[in-house]
Amino acid sequence: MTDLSQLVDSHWLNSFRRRLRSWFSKHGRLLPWRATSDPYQIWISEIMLQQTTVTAVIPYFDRFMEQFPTVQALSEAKEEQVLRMWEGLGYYSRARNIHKAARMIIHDYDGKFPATAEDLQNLPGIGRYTAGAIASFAYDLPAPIVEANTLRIYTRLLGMKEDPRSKQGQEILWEFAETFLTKKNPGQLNQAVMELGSLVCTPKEPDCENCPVIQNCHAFALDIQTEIPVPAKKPVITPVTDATVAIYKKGKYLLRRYQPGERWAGLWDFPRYSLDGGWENAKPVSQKQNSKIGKIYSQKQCQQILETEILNGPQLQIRIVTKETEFKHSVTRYRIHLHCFSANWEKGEISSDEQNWTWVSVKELDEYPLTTTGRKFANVLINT
DNA sequence: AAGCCGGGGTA
DNA sequence: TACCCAGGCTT
Repeated sequence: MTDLSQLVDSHWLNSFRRRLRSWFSKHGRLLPWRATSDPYQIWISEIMLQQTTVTAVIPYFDRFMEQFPTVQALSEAKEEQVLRMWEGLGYYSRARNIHKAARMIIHDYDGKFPATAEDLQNLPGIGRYTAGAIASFAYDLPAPIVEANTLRIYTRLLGMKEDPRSKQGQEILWEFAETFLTKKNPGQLNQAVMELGSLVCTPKEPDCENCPVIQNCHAFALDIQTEIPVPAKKPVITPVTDATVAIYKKGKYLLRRYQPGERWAGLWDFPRYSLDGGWENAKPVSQKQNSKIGKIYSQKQCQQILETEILNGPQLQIRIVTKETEFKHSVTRYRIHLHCFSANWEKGEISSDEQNWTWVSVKELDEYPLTTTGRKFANVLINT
């Protein structure tokens, strides 16, 4: 097993840091939100970046800051507005959590942004990594971080063969991440490792010839850099089939809000149902069949199920008009085939005190946070 | 420890 | 297509 004390001495550490800083001063890119040390901006950007790419985040970040420039502004917003700004970014609990956390900062912390990794981690949505990132980037505290880039660099650097996701692997990584930091400018060191991981020490074909710390790399010395870190276990994919319907009534469409505990909680969508009797009942496929979609359903079957669901749920009578389009998309371990229909309302009313079903005009659709497929479907409807 | 949560970029 | 991404939370 990897033994840090055996691999890492002060000479090795110092040369590693020196080479890293030197490289970073020449090649490090300055991300937009790094121009400031505003902990609020660092916080939002770090949450957005969780399991997301920098390119995907940038436009979201700009829009978000325009809409909610301060913690105060964010705390005063409605959750629905925050979700609207998050729409399309995925992992929506992140949006719900920053909203909750903003309110905690204003109401429980007297408006003072937590300034240590320990305090930061008490906020919802902030784990060990994000706390360390904010502490080191915004406050320049020697707080360790381990995320995808640092994990890859550290495992390779140390020639770690154990699974970095295991408890033991995590302990080694976090210990090294902490040991590696200096009291002087630790934030820059953290940033430098992430940049190196992103630009040079890439997952598939690491550019070892141009790596500034090649002389520190145990994996390179053993020529096992492409075998480290050991890949995560592949999830088993389950194909499912859904149907959704845009019910039209006097210039408006019917929307439903997903409930807490449901997938996409807090977002709105056209009423949508599983054709397989629920995703949890669908059977996974072997990895070779990952590209396969679920069972095929006839248009008649889709119509039947939609009409029945709408009658049993919101208790409306509808008449399917036509099939508008279909989408294929994925949600975590599910590969989804979604059939989209339009229908006319015929009979029945939504109760006036119903909070989670509502009729929305085309114009108002823009203000509701929709799921990605909901938005795509809405655009199809608007453009036809 | 394992499962869950999204969506898009990329080679 | 398969793999990857500035993870956190729940079970």
